[in-house]
Amino acid sequence: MHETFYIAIVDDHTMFRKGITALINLFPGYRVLFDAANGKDFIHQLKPPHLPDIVLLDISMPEMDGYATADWIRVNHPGICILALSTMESETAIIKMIKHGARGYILKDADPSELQLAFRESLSKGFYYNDAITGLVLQAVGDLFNNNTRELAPGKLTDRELSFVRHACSEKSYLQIARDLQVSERTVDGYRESVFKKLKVSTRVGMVLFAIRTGMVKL
Amino acid sequence: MHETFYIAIVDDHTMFRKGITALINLFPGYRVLFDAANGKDFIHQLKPPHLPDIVLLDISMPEMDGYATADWIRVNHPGICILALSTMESETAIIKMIKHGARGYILKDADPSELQLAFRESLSKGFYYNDAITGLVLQAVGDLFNNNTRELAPGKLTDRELSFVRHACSEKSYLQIARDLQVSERTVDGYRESVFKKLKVSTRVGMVLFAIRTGMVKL
DNA sequence: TGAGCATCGGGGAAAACCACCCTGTTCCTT
DNA sequence: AAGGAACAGGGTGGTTTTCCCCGATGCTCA
Repeated sequence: MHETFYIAIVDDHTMFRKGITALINLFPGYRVLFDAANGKDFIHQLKPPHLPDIVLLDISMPEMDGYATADWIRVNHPGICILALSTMESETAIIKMIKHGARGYILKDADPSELQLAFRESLSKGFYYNDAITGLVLQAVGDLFNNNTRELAPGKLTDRELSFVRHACSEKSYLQIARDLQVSERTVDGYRESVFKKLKVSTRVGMVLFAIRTGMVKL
Repeated sequence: MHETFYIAIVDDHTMFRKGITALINLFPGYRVLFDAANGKDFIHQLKPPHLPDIVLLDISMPEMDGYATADWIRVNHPGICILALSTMESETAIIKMIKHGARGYILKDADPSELQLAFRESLSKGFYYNDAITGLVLQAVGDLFNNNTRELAPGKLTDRELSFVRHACSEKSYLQIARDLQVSERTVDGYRESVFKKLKVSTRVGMVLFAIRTGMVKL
């Protein structure tokens, strides 16, 4: 008697989602439990205790992207194996996804047999990485040993930081923001640094996107 | 006894291709004859007189894109029904594909049932267009009659510019975007400059805010 | 008595921004 | 048929802004 493993698929393109679903249902020993258009949809459709063994997670999605969804899964259902599925071959995307807890990274133009292999490997060994990206994985692992700030604290912002963020959601330069807030350029630089750390972003655009997604600023 | 219609799929993403294949093979009365990664691959795999009734054609592909492939099919096998399959919702892409002989245009995030409907309609009526797209088709036809040169939209972005903007709504640097879009850093710099002018913004943050406010990119 | 917050500063690398330059193609108008 | 937009793609060189270290002071609160 063979055990059946359950898969969930999260991707914003319906056609791709349904296609992959049909494909996976042809794999012996695997069934698609459900599919979702984004992270929010996924969370909404999750009905414990019927959890998927593996989540196939696209990175770029509206509403709630792959990184945010991976965070949520890691916190709320650490037993679920996260496999990232993306067209992007960019190092940063891969490393970022690994840092967010993905156990594997599969390119959308890989062969379906690789997908099946990824299922097997990640369930038995706990991870699956393509030869092409193993190097990147090792580098990311190194980073985790060095400066791992793995607390995913919400990171509440202070009043000053909040008003800084609101000013930053504009075309103003940091120098202009400093003048508006009646503080020095260095002080604003300090706001930036602490906000980046708290929101876990690395660029001003990332901060703006975060602020809008979470409703910190209204448009 | 029902007749069986044969489908060919042309798309550069293997995973999507194989997924759609599995999906279509579940449709009663339809079989996937073969799938190809691009136009050249498609031509190479064609073995007359075993021709597909319908070709599902992606637009953006390496080697030989959707437009070129459509041209070739129209010239060499006019009997084959071409259905465009794309993520792009841009007017120009749709109109251009229609001009190249596509009998229908289906978005990748449409429901599979729409795909099945498109098969039925295009085989019986000779064409299939979504309600949302019919308007564009009519407008395109209208333009052919009265030389309508209205540029009602203030800053209409091209396809490349649009995908640039979408990539820019992230923490990626312009260099990374250049690599993702497979163009040089200078070219991306050109996109930036023309988009800034068209949207009347002066910084990347301004562009991101504009894109979100107008729904150019969804969050 | 640290921890966290607010405020400043220098220096430097990277990214973003800008201004001109060039090649082609396609499509439309004259 | 010729010209001119508009488009995709690439290039040099330069300024400004962002980003990220290294500090520092003083204040409050538990």
